[in-house]
Amino acid sequence: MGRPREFDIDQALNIATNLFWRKGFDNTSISDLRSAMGISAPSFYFAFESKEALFQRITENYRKVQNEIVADALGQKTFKDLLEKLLLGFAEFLTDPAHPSGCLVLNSSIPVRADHPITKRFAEQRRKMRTDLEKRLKQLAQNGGKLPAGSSPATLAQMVVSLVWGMAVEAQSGATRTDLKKMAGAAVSTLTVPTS
Amino acid sequence: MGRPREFDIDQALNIATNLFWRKGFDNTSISDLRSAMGISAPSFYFAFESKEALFQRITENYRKVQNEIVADALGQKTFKDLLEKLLLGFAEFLTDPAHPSGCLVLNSSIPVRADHPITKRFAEQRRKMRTDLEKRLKQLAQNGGKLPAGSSPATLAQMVVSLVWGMAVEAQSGATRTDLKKMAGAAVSTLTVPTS
DNA sequence: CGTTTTCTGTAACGAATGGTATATTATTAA
DNA sequence: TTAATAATATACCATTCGTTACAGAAAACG
Repeated sequence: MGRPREFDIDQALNIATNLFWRKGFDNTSISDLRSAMGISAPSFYFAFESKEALFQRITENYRKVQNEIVADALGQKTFKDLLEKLLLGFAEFLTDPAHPSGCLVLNSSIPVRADHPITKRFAEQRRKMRTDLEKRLKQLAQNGGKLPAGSSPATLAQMVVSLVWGMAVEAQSGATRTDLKKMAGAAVSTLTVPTS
Repeated sequence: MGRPREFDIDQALNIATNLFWRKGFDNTSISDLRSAMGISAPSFYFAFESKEALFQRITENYRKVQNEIVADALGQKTFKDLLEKLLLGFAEFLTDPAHPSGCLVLNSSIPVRADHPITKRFAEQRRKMRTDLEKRLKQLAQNGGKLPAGSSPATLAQMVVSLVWGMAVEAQSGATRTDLKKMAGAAVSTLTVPTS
C-alpha cells in the first residue's frame, strides 16, 4: 500500500556497502551515497533514517558474514585445522572480488574519534573475536590440540588476530588473494607443531 | 627580524601530532588544531601553510622515527635478531606513553579515499618496508640466516609486516605494551628455527 | 469517487569545513 | 625616525556537511 519505492533497496544497500568499504564512514558523505544510489535526500532519509542508521545496518550484516568464518574455524578439532580455516577464510574474504579489498570495519573504526559509539562497538567486536579464539585455544590445549609450546593461549590468540588485521591492511594496500593465501599457509606451517 | 612568534612552534607540532594520531587526518579539523594550539586562523596558515602541508611535515618526521626501528632490525646478522629487533621495537613504539597508541600513518591512511595522494604515499611506504625486509631476508637465506623452511622470503616478509600492522591495530584497540611484547616474543620463538 | 498511506521533488536549514582579505601590531635594519 | 619585515586579530568567504519542512505524486482501500 502507498506509493511504491522507485529504486531497488537491496541494490542501494550494496552501493552503500561498497562506498563505506572503500572510503570509511566519515569519508563517505550522504551526497556520495545519494548520487550513487540515484535518489533524492528525502528518499534517502525515508528509506534509511540516517547515515548512521544505514551504517549500523550494513555493518551488522558485515559482522554476520565475518562471524561465519570465525565460527567455522572455532568448530575445528585441532589447532592446525582451526588456524587453516581462520586464516584461509579471511584471506579469501579480504580479497573477495565481489567487494573492495580489506576490512570494512577496520577502514571505519581506526580513524573515527575514540569516544564515538561506532568505534567502541567495533573495538568490542574485535575484542570478542580475540577472546573467543582464546577460549577455544584453551580447550584445545587441554585436549591435546597441539598448540605451539612457550606461549599462552591468550598471547597466541592475540597473535593470530593480529595476523588477520595485518592481512586486512595488506589487502587494502594491494596484496592479492594469492599473497594472502601464501601468508596464511606460511603462518599455519610455522605455528603448527610438526605432526610427529 | 619582524614580529616574533607568540607561540612555541615545536609545542604546536607536538599538539598537532597528537591530534592527528588520535583522530586521523580527515577527522582532525583546523579548528581542532587551532584551539588546541591556542592560535588564530591566520597564524596557523602563516606558520604551517595548510592543513595538508602540516600533516606532510608531521608524517615525514614520523616516517623517520619508524625507519630507525626498521633500519636497526635490518642491520642484524641473523633472522632471529632481526625479528626480535623489529617486533620488539614496534611493540614499544606502538605503545609508547609519550604519544597515543597505534600507528599514526595507519590511522590516517586506511580510510582516506584511495585516490588521495596521502593514501598513495603511505601505501608506498608500507610497500617499501615490506620489500626492504624481503631483500634482507633473501640475503640472510643465502648466508645461513636460519629462515623457517617452506616459505619464500617474500611471503615471510609480508607475514612479518602484517604482524606489525596487526599489532598496531591491537594497540589502538587497547592492547598494552606487555601484550605486544608477549606477542613479539611468541612470534620470534615460533618463527625461529630452534638453534640446533 | 475520495481517503489514507507511502514515497518523491524542490528547496532550504544551521552548523562546520578549509581557507583569506585586510588592517594592525611588534620587531629589526638603515 | 623611518622603512621593511614578520606575526597578529577581526571578520569573513564559499562550500559542504547531515538533515528537514513542505507540497505533490502514485499506489491500495473504502
